[in-house]
Amino acid sequence: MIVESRKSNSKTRAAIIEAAGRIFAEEGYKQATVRDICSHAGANVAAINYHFGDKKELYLAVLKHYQEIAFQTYPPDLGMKETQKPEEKLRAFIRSFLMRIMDDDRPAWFGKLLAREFTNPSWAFDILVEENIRPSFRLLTGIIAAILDKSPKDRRVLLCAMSIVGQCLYFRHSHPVITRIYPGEAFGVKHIDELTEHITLFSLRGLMKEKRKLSR
Amino acid sequence: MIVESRKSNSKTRAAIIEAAGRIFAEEGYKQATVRDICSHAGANVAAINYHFGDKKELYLAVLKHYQEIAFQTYPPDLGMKETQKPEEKLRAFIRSFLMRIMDDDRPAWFGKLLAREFTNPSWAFDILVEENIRPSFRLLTGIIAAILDKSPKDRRVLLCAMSIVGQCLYFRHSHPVITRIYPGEAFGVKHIDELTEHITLFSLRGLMKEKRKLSR
Amino acid sequence: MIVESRKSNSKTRAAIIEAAGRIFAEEGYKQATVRDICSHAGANVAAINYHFGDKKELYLAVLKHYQEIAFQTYPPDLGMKETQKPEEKLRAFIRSFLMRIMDDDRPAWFGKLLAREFTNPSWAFDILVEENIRPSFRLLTGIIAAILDKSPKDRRVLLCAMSIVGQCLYFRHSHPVITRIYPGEAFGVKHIDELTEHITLFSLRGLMKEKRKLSR
Amino acid sequence: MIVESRKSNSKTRAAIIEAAGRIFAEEGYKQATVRDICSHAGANVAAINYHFGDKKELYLAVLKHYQEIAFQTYPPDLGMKETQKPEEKLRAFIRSFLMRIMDDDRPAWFGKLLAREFTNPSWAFDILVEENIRPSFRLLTGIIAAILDKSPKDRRVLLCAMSIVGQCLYFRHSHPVITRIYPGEAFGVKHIDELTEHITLFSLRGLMKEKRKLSR
DNA sequence: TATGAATGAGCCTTCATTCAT
DNA sequence: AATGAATGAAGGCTCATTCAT
Repeated sequence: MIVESRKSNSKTRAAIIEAAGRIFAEEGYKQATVRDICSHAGANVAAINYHFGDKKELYLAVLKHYQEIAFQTYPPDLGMKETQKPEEKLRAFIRSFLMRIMDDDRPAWFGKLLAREFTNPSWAFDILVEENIRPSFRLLTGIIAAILDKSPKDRRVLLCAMSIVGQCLYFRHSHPVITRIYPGEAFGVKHIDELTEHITLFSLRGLMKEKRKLSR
Repeated sequence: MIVESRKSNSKTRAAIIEAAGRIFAEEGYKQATVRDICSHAGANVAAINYHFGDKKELYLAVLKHYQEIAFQTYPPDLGMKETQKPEEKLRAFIRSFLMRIMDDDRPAWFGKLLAREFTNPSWAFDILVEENIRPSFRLLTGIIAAILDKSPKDRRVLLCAMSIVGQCLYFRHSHPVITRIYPGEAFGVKHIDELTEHITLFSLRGLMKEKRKLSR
Repeated sequence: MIVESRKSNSKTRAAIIEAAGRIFAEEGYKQATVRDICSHAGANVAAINYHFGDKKELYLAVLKHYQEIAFQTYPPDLGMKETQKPEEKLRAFIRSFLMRIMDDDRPAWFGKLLAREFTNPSWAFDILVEENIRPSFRLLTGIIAAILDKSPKDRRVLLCAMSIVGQCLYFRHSHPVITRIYPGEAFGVKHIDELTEHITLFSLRGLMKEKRKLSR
Repeated sequence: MIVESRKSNSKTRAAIIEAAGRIFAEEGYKQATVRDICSHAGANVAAINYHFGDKKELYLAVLKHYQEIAFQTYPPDLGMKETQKPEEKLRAFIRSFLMRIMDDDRPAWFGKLLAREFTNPSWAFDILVEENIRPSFRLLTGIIAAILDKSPKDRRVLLCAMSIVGQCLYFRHSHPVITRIYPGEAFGVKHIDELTEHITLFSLRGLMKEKRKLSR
């Protein structure tokens, strides 16, 4: 039963990828059911077997599909130029990262999915690490190392990188908390500019030379 | 069937709460199975129905149980004194928060559980918000407001509070990522001192007065 | 989920073993469906999971159950005495073997099942070989070796043993053929005496010393 | 949909017949899947529907196809001459029968299939009986009747015929048993001479006149 | 003549729950 | 206070078949 990456131009196949993306992102791999996916896609359950082999392969296909789209739309180095100062590069990185993980109206459920895997990894996490997270992380630590004037392998560089990623991810996940504590307010795509500025400034200050005396 | 909050001092009941805490924390509400919980607790499946009514009620019982314990062990204002400067209060808050969410062993699975609900809320999230998150958040925004010399309702205060919480949570969740990108390294309970220092300094700098010119 | 050889005295469990025996014997392992088995046993599908774990374990349980019964009822050396001449032992062996594989009214579907595995082995065949077939075969080759005055490992002993087993099995399997070619006639339990005599005589003659000139 | 016995000279059709023969023989009718057959034949699943109507018709087609081939290659009376003594005819019959059921390679999967249907008949068994088994059986009983000097309808003739067929079939099916009890040894096509001699001698002795006193 | 796509029925298994004791 | 037994619903997967091209 050879299924492989049968990229047939079938409407059903496309509908399944679309529905699967949304549902996997919302429910997680295990929680999502193929029945649900198919019914949302207006397809028969067996269609998944036909087009993808099984649920696992479907998830992989979804991952690959949206990974491509997301990276084409928002490459990690979006808006960066070699000649820029590292501070500007950091701002560009943060904006691009936020866009990648917050964009969820378009066919880019990938953000949700990525964010979910970050804190709740499934068996597919390794793939994401290799093809998505690691390169992104390397880019970030490079920028930070330049700002701090240290080696990218320095422990403080790692800590700061995580502080930055943590902020971005949390604004993505914050929705349930915010809506409960500050009803009405919430952070979404339309706040990306504001969030970029906030995280960038907050972090640039956080990245100041250690010796510098704190004054306020 | 009279079930209610029958706080009978039954060994089985206690064993179930114990096992349920661990397993809910590790697997999440839906993923965890009552069979698994009972077998780890050395109890019969029907015991859950007998003692708690159903899975939902069990989860609630677990939440309540560990919430109490966790707050007694690590109150949000652990180590804070009224007379302290806000900077010191922030350090205390961060340390206490980290301890609450990173403490793995102990009867304090609550941290894992809390962290999980933060980024992946279940139907029980509202309860946690009311009884746990909201007070904690209020404490934090108070401290930040003092540092920034602004109203606790100011938008920048909210943004900064989230930046801080986001960092803490991410160090808690980072395990899967770190072990893949920097094999061998990882952040756990024994790094709480280091992480507290890092997050506190990073954030205090981030909280500097806006006008202040960035220099490095 | 510890199931093991939970020999609980449940009516449902017994009914399932009973039904499973009959249906496995008739349809074979794969062909038989747990739904069918359960419905014949008046039980819910999930009962199989509860009592046996899964279909595989159920089959194993059935095998073990009937193996015991069949061997207690018709031990391979049924009616044999040490003092008997090998010819008489052979007759006893053949009768016992026929009884074991032809008896199918009683709760001894094991015959059908055994015969099926003989010509159409499933994954469980190895178990049957070890616990059932090998000892039986050894007994037979011993008797033949005595008659032929050869080593039990002699090739002719093996060939003759298979000639005898083949005859017995075929009378067991012949039903579909016989009823079609000689409608009305067929071989069943009530012909065991006749078949024993026929096979015994036919084989004893077949076992005559090689040199002996054939005359008719 | 006009399907019938459309003996179109299509490569696909031939490939399917070829693959189907092999797979039906190995797995049995129900166990074999049309998908497997088609993939081995390098054809689309729908091809079976197109060329044969459905799985059932395909099986029938396979049966007919190989029945012809097998009978042309190994007719039941292969090597028999009218003038031969019945003993010689028996030897010829046995050899031909063994060849028919043991020939593995070649486009002669029919043997396996036939042997399988013998002990595990499917709905198609009646067809085989009429066109294959009955004539063969009649030939055999004729020979035996001549040897025993009885009517072909005599009960002893029937019993002896079955004893002979049973031996042949069992050597065909013995593989799983033999390889487990005498690892390394097994009976295959290359042992046909040996088996023919053994079965013929064993049976000729078995067929000796009843009155004859057994001596060894 | 051939095939990619799609489907409904059915299979084994898992799960939370309930019942009787 | 506890448990062995039982159950209905649902989940992932496979299969023969059919449809449209």
